[in-house]
Formats: sequence, C-alpha cells, structure tokens
Amino acid sequence: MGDGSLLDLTPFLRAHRLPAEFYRRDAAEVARDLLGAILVRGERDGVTAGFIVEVEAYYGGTDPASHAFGGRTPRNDPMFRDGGHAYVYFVYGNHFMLNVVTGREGAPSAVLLRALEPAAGFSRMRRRRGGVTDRRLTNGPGRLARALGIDRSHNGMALTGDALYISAPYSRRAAIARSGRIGVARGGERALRFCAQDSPFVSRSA
DNA sequence: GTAGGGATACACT
DNA sequence: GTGTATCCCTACT
Repeated sequence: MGDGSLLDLTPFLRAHRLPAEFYRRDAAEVARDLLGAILVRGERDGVTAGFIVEVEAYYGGTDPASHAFGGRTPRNDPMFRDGGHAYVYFVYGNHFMLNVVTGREGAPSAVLLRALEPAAGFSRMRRRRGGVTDRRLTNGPGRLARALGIDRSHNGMALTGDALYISAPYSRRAAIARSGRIGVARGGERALRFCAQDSPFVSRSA
C-alpha cells in the first residue's frame, strides 16, 4: 500500500465494513453509532481513512435545517433514497460536504460527517491539504472531504463497495458529547450534533 | 472579524 | 431565460 505502510490494512477494514442495514435506521441513532468508526476512501493504489469524531443528523420534512425540508429536488435526491448511500454537495463556492443517507427510501434523512481523526494515508492527505498541520487535516466537513479527495463524483455512491465505505472494527468511544448543530440558520436548536468528547480533532468545541 | 467562491432554488420577466 | 438570496465553510487578517 502507499504511504510507506508496512501492512495493507484494506482486508481488515473491508472485513468490518458496515452493511446497508446499519444505515436504514433513525438518523440520530446512526449518527451516534458512527462515532469511533472509520471512514475509508479506497483508491487505486492505497487508502485514506480516519476515525469519525464529529457528526450531525438531518431529517427531511420536519427539519427546517435540512436540504430536504422543501421537498425532493435534483440536488437533494440522494437524501430520499434508501440508507447506505453517500450524499455529497457543494457549498459556499468552495467546499464539498459528505453525508451518509439514513432511513428508508422516500423518507429523507442523512448524517453529515463533520470531522475525522486521521488514521491512514497521511502523506496523501497532507498533499491534498496543502501543508497544514496534521491537526487540521480533517477537522471540518470541507477539510475532510478535501483530504480524502471526495467530490461530486461520489454523490449517490453506495457505501457497500470498495471506493467509499465505513468500517467499525472497534467498540464505540465511551464519552460522547451532544449539542446543537453548527452553521445552520434554522432548526439548529435541536441537539443533533454528536462528537467524541475529548478528541482534539473535532471542528470546534461545543 | 470577514472576503471569497459557485451552485441551487425560486421568484420573477 | 434572468435576477438574486441563500448556503450544513475555510483561509486569511
């Protein structure tokens, strides 16, 4: 594998890949259960990956902060699909956001991945992030997408393949902090943000 | 603190 | 078809 690793971790990560059923549940439950799992971007000649340390749940018709609040559109269409797909969108003219779609077909909900603790593929992430300190490689939703090379081409992709998936080989982190969501104009008062309490890799302290 | 950047959705011709 | 307000942010000062 690339990045000078002596071991190829790919078979191990794949062996613990979360199945589609994991995602076909309530978004807040999925969000909480994703903390401590590993987001894996499989590339032709290696992987980039990180432990998930910060997430936010978004619902559809009942959640004014959600893209799906106003009904199904071409942009938010992946949110309406069955759980276990990626929803990637572009904001502020600069950044891609990676969400995992949750729940069942026709009932929109998703979990935004907001921060990772880098785990594999460091040199590749450093190159993509242009020389920032390792602490800042993936501590924000736009930053983690950049570090892992995630873009529009991943929108709608199934999370059950080898290109993009989440692996959960270890038991969950014990200490979870819960708070309001970040950057949302309306609906932010709901406590739908979850993060690993003591991680230095969260995007900001709540 | 704030400038920047581009896609999207929806209101209007 | 065109105008424009908004957007789940980041990198700078």
